[in-house]
Amino acid sequence: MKIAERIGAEIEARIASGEWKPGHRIPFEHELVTHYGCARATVGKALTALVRAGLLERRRKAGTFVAYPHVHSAVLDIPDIGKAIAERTGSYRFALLTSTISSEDGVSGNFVPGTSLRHLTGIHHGQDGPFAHEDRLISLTSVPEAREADFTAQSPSSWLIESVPWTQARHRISAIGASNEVAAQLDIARGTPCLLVERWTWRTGAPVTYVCQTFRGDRFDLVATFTPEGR
Amino acid sequence: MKIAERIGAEIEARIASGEWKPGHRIPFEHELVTHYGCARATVGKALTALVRAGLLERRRKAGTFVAYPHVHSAVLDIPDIGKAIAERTGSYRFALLTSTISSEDGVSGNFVPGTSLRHLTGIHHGQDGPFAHEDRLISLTSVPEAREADFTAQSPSSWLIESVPWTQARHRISAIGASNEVAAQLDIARGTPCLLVERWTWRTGAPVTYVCQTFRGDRFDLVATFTPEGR
DNA sequence: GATTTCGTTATGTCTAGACATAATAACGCA
DNA sequence: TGCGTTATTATGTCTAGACATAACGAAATC
Repeated sequence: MKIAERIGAEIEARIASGEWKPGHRIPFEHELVTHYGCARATVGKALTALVRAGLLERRRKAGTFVAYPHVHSAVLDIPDIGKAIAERTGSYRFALLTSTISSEDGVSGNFVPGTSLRHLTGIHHGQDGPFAHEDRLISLTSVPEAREADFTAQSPSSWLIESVPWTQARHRISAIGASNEVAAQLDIARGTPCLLVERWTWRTGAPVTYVCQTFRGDRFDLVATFTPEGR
Repeated sequence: MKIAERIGAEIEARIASGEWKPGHRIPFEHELVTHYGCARATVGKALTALVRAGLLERRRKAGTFVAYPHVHSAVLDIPDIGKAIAERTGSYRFALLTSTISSEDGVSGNFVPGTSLRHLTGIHHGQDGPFAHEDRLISLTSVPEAREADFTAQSPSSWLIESVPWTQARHRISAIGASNEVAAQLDIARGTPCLLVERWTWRTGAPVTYVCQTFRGDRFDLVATFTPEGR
């Protein structure tokens, strides 16, 4: 992109500077076409990008308007923990605690009752010792290869990232006090504030995995950055 | 969109079903043009959307390939708290605790030292009592209107959302134990696990506001949903 | 006066083809 | 054989114009 990018950037600048306030009608497409001496499709491309980024709103017959600031929406990167830690501190290790094959008991409700599951627990170790506990369920219906996979060699997280494409995910982030079991593993006192990240992952509607990660509150936080221009 | 959407959906389905695995070269654009009997620009539009969504990767001369699953990235909605709570429980109130005009002391480092700031603290009340504490700084250099604004009538969050366009934001999410001051205001014991959301907001590079919200861990969590097809 | 109809207008989507660009493969020369 | 040049190929971006669609307003009708 070049012309389209320039048009978008100039419109964005006017909005950011406050010259065009929310609700303001920006020039019609045909006016921009005359101004920039390009084809309407090019103007349209620039405008479409800004609409997707939430900066503009288009109404037929009426024109294109500066959108009212919308509710916060940020892109949250939930990285491959191991990779992120390894890159930053140079030291990372995943220690598998337990590995069993069970079936959905219908109580937790993360999967269809009766589904055969690989159940894994383990600890993420950084430079300064353990910093996160992980409790994971993998659906053997959706991912039969997980039955035989060796998770002592590779952490479940990175194995899944490499092996299984997923189409939908949902996260819940909350704060809890460390349970007895987790506290013992993370070498902290029971009740110490921890960040709890739960993640459900689906592939074409079928549940793939559910993971519940407990991070030491004093050693981990998530950073979300809002980047304009639709990523 | 209609034809482009259909093309995109069909490609996406093949990837999701596993028929086209990561690394697979999908048909060339001109082949898709023949297949669908449309213009190349239409095929290109569909592919561009899937590239942005992270499902495809295009390489010149080589073709278009199914992308390897990438690191987790989710869209996190950080809503207008008041609005969200009011919609769900029907009861919401913001109580202003303190309101002062100060200047950046250069210690916290959120703004340029010497910047004149409106400093606000307050409590978000839901149906079951207080659930969040808020500590906010607003740059009077960037937002001079904030000097006179009445935050007893409208919470700072919603006032800012309505009044000030922003172009960049950064969030940090972590878990902490409630401090003495916050614990007293939220009616919980000191050290109770809380979710801490910090947000820095800029407009064209200039800092607009910094806010630090402490949520009762047992009454609040954040949900992030990954939606394919780039929003 | 209220309602329906119809024309105008601005956006939404698409076509068909042009030229640019980057990466690879094939070629020719030392 | 090794290396630089050229040709090919698929994507990247753009043009110019066509037709569809939605929304508004004015005119015609009940």
